[in-house]
Amino acid sequence: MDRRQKKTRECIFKAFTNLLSKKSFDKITVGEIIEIADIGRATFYAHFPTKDFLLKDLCEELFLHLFDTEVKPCNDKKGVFYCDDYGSVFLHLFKHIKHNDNNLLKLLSGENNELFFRYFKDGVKMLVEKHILDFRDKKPSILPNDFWINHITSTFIETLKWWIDKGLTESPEVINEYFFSAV
Amino acid sequence: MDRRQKKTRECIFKAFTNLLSKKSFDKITVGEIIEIADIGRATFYAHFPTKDFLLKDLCEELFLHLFDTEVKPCNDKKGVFYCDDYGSVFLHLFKHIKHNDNNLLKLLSGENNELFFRYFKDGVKMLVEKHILDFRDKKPSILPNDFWINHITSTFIETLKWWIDKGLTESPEVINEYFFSAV
DNA sequence: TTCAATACTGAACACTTTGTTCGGCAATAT
DNA sequence: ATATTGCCGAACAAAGTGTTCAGTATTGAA
Repeated sequence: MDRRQKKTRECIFKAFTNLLSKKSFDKITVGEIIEIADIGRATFYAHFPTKDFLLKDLCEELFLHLFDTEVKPCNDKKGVFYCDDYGSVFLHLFKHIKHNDNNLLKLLSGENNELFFRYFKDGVKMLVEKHILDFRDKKPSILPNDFWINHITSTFIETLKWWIDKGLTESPEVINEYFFSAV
Repeated sequence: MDRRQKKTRECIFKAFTNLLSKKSFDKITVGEIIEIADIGRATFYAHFPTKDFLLKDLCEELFLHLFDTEVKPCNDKKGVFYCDDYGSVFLHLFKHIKHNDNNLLKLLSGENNELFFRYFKDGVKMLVEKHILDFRDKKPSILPNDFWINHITSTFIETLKWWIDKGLTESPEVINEYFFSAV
């Protein structure tokens, strides 16, 4: 890929992330993005057909890799997250959040959350489905499978939100316990 | 209140509700609302300073009464909901949804949900706090109180969403069991 | 080094949406 | 009957969106 393209794309992401940490998605204008990114208007639209696609691409870039490497331990810093050890997959995730590589944290808090979490939830759901066995024994037999999966996923997300809202006061280990206790 | 005001306000709500059942909040324009409501532009802004306030007022009108009457049985059709019997408060709510007075259901499904549910959740949370005793014995002792309340509330909301997404296939009683089993 | 392909610039453009203003008209309460 | 109040509707400025295009600069490859 052309060096210029990569550079421009990065600038846009950076500006966008920056803005997302300050105001909600629908208050952000293309004008602001290109001003901070310091690029021409036409350039922006050459990269992204619309603001929504920018968000989509950003989420994919951030989350896809996160959830890909999440299923196995890793000791290297590659892509978005640094992983230094391995417990449960979910503890792993909590640690990542706390570690706050990139400013994922900023993005997940504040008012930006809704759109963001919609993408995030998809990833978590995949993860839950992969690790459904960890929860199988806890499941009340009445519940349909997809209800159960959705419940675990939602509980994870809500636990995360609660944690972030409180300013990540608790340790990842404690939050992980909360999560497993609740579910 | 002036008869005209009430009428206009109703027209706006009706048009807005109508639109909300078809497209998401931020795709709806004031232009569309006033066209369907068949009122002048200036009139709209005489009633609501902005589209967000319209949503807020609509939610208050719908939910406030719902959650007010929700704490006690009622046999009359007053305000938004018709109540024909009484089980747990939450079963009560599920029944209301299924009964679908007003088109609350339309509003809760589709893409409109996020902003809507934010208001809805506040009401549910109040309810949960009032009826926290129903869940006290189930609570793992590790969990902080506010975590527990938030968890129950979220589980209710997510159960509801799951139910609606599936087209309300199950009966309110079954869903209520799911909810209590999960939590 | 050369050069064709490609990406960026920046300004102008049409279009949509927002929220305001105001003179005139109609409904309302008393 | 009349003063008050709400509605009309058209016009308006301001802001945002997405497009276009001619000109310029960078790039990767021969």
